[in-house]
Amino acid sequence: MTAHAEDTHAGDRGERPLRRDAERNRQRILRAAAEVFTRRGLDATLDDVAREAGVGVGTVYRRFPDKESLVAELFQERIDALVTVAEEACAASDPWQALVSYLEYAAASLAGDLGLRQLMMFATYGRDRVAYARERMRPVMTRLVERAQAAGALRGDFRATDVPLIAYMLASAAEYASPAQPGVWRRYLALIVDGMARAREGTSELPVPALTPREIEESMRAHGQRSSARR
Amino acid sequence: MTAHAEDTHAGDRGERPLRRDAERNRQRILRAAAEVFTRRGLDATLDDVAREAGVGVGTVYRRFPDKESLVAELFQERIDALVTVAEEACAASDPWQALVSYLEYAAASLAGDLGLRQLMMFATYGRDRVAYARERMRPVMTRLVERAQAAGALRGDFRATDVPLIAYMLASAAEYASPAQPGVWRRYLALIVDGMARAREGTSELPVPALTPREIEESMRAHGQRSSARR
DNA sequence: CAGAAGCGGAGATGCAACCTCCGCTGCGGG
DNA sequence: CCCGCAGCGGAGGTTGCATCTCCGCTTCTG
Repeated sequence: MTAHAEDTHAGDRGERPLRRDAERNRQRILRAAAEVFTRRGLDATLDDVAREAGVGVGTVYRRFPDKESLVAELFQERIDALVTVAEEACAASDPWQALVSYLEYAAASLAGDLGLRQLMMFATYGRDRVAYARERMRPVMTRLVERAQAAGALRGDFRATDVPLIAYMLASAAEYASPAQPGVWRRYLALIVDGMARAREGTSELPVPALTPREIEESMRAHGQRSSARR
Repeated sequence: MTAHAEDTHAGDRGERPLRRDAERNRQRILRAAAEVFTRRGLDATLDDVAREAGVGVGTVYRRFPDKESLVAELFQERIDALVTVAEEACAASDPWQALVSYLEYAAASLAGDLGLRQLMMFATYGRDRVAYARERMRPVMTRLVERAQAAGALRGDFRATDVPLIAYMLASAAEYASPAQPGVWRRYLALIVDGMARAREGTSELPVPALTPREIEESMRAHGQRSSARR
């Protein structure tokens, strides 16, 4: 979202600019791909993207040599955001709040974007870019955790690598519940945050109601459909 | 593992018993299927099962009309266990311990058995049996939770439906980390349990070390391989 | 030892994803 | 304004995988 409006993708190495209709289609494809990969994950087909964009598959393949390039171009920005937000959190005044906020940000990112989640957690596409992002993230995360511990708020046995795993768990819950109640992950974030404190008197209020049994069944059914299951 | 040794599957409606070699193969197939579906999930092929069992695919299909029957026969026992253990927990003396123990049991079951997890959480196979199990589970779970709350140990906003979701989250973490450290889920269980308490002074000790950055990368890579990713 | 039960595994069938190809469309520089 | 060429659509080639069938051969057992 922080992209410059005039990102016509010309000028990168003196290629001729695209014809106007072609450029318009290119933008449509990017928008459609964002939508589709975000919602349905990286397993979505380029045929799906083309349909969503209202163009033919051929058009997609003329513009992007393969799925990987499209994915890389799409997610670069969001991956960078995960790093820069962490860096900003490091500079915040309240170390405990900073850590909690970042955890919430990371979980929200992965929970709301199945594609990003697969990209960051499974090395299927764009290995190098993701590895680089992780590398930059590591010291920042460590500092974030250690500051919260030094402030006496965070339990001493918490580690920097717990952050991505917790975000992943929450995103899993989010994906599971998404057909019925996409926000429940916040409930479990609150629970975990209460577990991360060094000590506490009462409990924070869980911000979302639990799923009803009916909603669980709804989620089950929805996932059952999508998954493989012949006859 | 609690099965009777003499489960030759004859007598169910007066069918003739199988020839001795056939019965032996049938057992081999069941053993192999348990192994394969537990480790690799329900997406494993019946060809995989046949190979593991050391028989031809044809043999598998002669004995079990389709994948679903085989899966149903295999997992019935384990599904029932999830219910009966919950019932037993309801009778335990310490309500808080009972709830925590059950959570641990459920998480361990799902974490160690990808097939069971898919069966219980996604309605791909054996819908009816699973629905029935859930139905029986519901009141038991509610009672388990309410007892722990009445004892003053469990926070008041915890709900019965949180149990399966927490188990699912932990199982997700377990699956993710399985290539490097299959036991980390216990770390997050401890964290969550600390979050479930109505209040606490210190922290329980996290029972497993966090993943190292190296181990996270290892997990990433391993999952990337398995997943779809042409060229 | 004969006839029935059982076996193996090649391959029919069906499906889905990736990507190519080519005849048509419509943009835009002269 | 008009025509050459960039661009378009989407049917279909190719590949790969999973389910299940079929039939000539083997192995039990009465």
